[in-house]
Amino acid sequence: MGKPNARDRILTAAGQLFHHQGYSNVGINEIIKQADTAKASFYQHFRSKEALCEAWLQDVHDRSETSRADIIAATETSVEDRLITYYEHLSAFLTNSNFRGCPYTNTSAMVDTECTGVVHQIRMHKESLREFFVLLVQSGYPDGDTEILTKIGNQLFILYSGAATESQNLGDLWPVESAKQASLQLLSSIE
Amino acid sequence: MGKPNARDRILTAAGQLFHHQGYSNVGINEIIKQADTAKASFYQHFRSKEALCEAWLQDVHDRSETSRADIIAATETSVEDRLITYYEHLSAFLTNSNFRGCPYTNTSAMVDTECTGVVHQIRMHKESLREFFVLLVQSGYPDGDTEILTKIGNQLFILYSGAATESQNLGDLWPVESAKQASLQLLSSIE
DNA sequence: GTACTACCAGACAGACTTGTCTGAAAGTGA
DNA sequence: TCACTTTCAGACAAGTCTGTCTGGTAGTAC
Repeated sequence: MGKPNARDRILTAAGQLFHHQGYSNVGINEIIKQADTAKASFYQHFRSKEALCEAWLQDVHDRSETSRADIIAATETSVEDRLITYYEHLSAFLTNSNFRGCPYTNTSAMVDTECTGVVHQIRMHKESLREFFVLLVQSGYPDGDTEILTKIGNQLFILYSGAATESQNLGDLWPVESAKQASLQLLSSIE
Repeated sequence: MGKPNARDRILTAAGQLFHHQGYSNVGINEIIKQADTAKASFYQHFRSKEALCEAWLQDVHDRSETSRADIIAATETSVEDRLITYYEHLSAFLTNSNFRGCPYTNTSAMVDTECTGVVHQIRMHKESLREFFVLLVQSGYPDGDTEILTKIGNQLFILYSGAATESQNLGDLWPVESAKQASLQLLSSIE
């Protein structure tokens, strides 16, 4: 139960600050103060602020990946119910973070294309999220036409993204509910 | 064909820079350099950088508002065709701006809730965009149930937002096409 | 002991930030 | 010509930023 090592403390602090204030609005000094560590320790573990950003996004990705894998694996539950569960996760996440939205999308708005590492991290995550929705749909319709199921999966991905984005913009949960309903409607059109 | 006045030059320059680099990543000095004006002139027209941001968003809103009013008014064209037209606008806008996405959503990611003026501007715009989709749907189904038409309009709004967001994240237009198809599918479910 | 690693405190450089201020030039209307 | 407004150039204050560097402490392995 002791203090985690400096690297983990930095990653945790940076995660909170980046998410709540945005990458560009957080400085190294603020991060090391929150992490209760020294600047020299920071640069011992991370080449630069940008490298920290990459590590943070990687960390978030790894966590969310396992949570999605669980949902894909729960084939004893219907696609619809698993989708609803996933939207409940989103709801809780947004409420919990004061409607700060998707860390990847927010970061994408702040870095330019020269930050290739960060941009790559964002695209990897988004592609993986898209694939999750496709797999989810496929798992519910094993005999369905792959092309159609992929199309619907892509659409669910966009609805999910729009829900997170507009919940953040409006500071309200209704877009989440709305996107969930639309997703169910699109799913019901498969047969 | 002479030089526009300083205020307009500043607004134009700031618009480009804010959109392409993001509000937090653009400084006053860069703006006045691009606008070919002096710092004193800047502060004669704008109280602060934040006030400039508000003025910029207001400006973008006014322009897009009239373009949407035209689409609502074109009742001789079907809802589906007008929706497709609007998605073509989005496509062109994203291509044109190197996939920099929605200025409002991007700005929302960079300012915190204390910037009440900016946050208000963002919410006003988003609410007006939501209303556009509702009015569009209603214009095509004058005898439809208002509650259902509003629900569908809200869903189209979220799809549109998700398309812009993920196009930016992935640097690709496929989400726009995908959202358009999903919108048409949801519309077709009305009767 | 000795070597090694992890960590810490914080000064410092050099460049950047927003916003204020001084003082002057250019254009306009009467 | 006189008065007025707009614009200009840029110094300046007071603070921020990232990243480097020096010098030191604590704990561990052998």
